[in-house]
Amino acid sequence: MDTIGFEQHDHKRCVQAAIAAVEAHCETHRLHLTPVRRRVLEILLNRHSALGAYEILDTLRVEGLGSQPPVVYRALDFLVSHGFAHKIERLNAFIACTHPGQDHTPAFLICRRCDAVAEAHAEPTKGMLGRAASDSGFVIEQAVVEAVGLCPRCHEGAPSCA
Amino acid sequence: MDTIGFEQHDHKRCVQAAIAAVEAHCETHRLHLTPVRRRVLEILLNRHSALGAYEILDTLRVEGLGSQPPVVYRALDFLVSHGFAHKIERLNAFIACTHPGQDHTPAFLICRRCDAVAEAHAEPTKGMLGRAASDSGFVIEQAVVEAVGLCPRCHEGAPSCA
DNA sequence: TCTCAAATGTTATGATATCACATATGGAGC
DNA sequence: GCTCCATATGTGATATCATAACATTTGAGA
Ligand SMILES: [Zn+2]
Ligand SMILES: [Zn+2]
Ligand SMILES: [Zn+2]
Ligand SMILES: [Zn+2]
Repeated sequence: MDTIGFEQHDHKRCVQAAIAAVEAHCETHRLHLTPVRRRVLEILLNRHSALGAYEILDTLRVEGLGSQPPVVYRALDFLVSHGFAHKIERLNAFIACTHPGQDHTPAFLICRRCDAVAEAHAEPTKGMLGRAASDSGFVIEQAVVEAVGLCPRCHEGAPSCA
Repeated sequence: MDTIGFEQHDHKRCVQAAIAAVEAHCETHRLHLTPVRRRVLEILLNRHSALGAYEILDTLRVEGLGSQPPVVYRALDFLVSHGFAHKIERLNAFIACTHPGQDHTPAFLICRRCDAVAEAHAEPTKGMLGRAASDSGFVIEQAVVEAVGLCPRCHEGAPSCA
């Protein structure tokens, strides 16, 4: 569950570990992981693909945790601003972070066929982009790096993806 | 007008050259640069920041070139799909390409203060992202690279940006 | 207990994007 | 010229994503 997320893994364990990590981080930093926020994080963790805000809201509504858009957007704001989840700009959707609590710049590999999303690390200040920025005097504060393509499974097997 | 767009430049010449390059490319490739498409390109070229689809539509409406969203979205689809313009996912906005007709992966430097946008080149298959992708068997087809920060002017002068 | 900040509930609205179907427009073949 | 057909456009309706505004609740600390 470290950098790339296309392999099979013990998902139940993966979710539990992530929740525990977020709980610990909230404890340490005096953050409130309220029921709605926690549930949204769980919903995101249960899938390794990205979820739209309104899809999450559908689940919350069924469970009686909220029925209006601001509920889910506020929970997502909390999770994203503290690095527990990320927004995939390309999909207008959200995904749980695989390194919660660690300061990092995420990069995403998005399968256009099965919608799986893997989180990797990016180093925006290096490479061509970093050089272009420093050459021109631009100061990078934040970066969106999202690659679209085919995941290992969808690339190999022609018919369909698991 | 090559890689970074924060410097001063002869803007009129810049627009004319870009239009000419697109015209030439359309001529060569049997593409129809119709009045609406051409006008949308001009509108984008006249600004070096990104424009929302509905902002462009406002201009078209005044000029009698179209009043409904599909008009501008279809023109933008044409321009983007042929590489004459790019979508900035982070801003849900569009910008004219600074290397029209050339096959390239754009990367953007977006000033969060004055909204200036510069286009640079990215090489998504290199660097950490490329390594993560090839390690896992992911095949990158397309990439979104957008850095947010402060442009040279906004970084230096505290008060405001030209 | 009082006070205040943080969080939530709720209504309405704004912003972005697409669907569906009708109507031109213009070139290829006859 | 005319027919056929692909491409492009016109237009109304609707889908999708996100926030504003304000009332209410909750809970920690003075
Ligand atoms: Zn992350
Ligand atoms: Zn796949
Ligand atoms: Zn470009
Ligand atoms: Zn600036």
